[in-house]
Amino acid sequence: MSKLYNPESAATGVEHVLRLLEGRWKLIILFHLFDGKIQRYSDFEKLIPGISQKMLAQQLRQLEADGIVSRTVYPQVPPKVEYRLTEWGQALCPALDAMLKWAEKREV
Amino acid sequence: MSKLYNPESAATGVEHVLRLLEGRWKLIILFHLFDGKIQRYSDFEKLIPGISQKMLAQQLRQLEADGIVSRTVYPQVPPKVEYRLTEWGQALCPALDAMLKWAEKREV
DNA sequence: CCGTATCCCGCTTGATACTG
DNA sequence: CAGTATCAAGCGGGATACGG
Repeated sequence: MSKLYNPESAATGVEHVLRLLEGRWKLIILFHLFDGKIQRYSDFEKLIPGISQKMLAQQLRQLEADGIVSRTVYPQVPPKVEYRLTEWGQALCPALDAMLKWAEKREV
Repeated sequence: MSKLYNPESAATGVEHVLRLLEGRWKLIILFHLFDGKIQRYSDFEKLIPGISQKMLAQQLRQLEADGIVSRTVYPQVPPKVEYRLTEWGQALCPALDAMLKWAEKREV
């Protein structure tokens, strides 16, 4: 028995998950973690000009709470915190890559 | 000479394009146009419970203005309007598909 | 270095009513 | 059928200052 593709239920099911990516900066943040890259808080501040500390912290917290990004704290002075994609977050890379390719087509 | 992948410039370049997809309902709408599907205004109202007429019209107008969705009006009574993806919009399908697959992994 | 705590504004969203 | 008009509200987001 083949599994039929039901766009309606798929869209309503995917709806909840898509909301995890909503937010002014989340996809931008994820692009900087693309491909297994690891970033520190201060790295993001340099990589994403225009983002406020509040928004950076908030979006990172939400991504962490949603299981997309993991946060590693090194108990030392000065503090050091690293962010990377979780396993599930890594699974987003094909989508990120596809969006990147799509974006490039705009220029043409 | 190989073309080096520069994540920083890529992210800042892609940033503008990503904003075209922002909005509470846009991705949901696009999922219902996935794969060349054609929908009428009233179809969306049925397919997306909870969306208001205002938001539906607004998001469709923005997607149209951004060249992602095309709108075809049939001059007849009662009116008939069809929405479909533009050529560039179709190029989003791999990304939509990748997001769909990503969303499904959540269940597991 | 890595954040929190406030304050505040405005845009996005929503509800409702109306129209060609 | 396929929208617009209008009004109101809430929260996302920005600026600034402060803390472990």
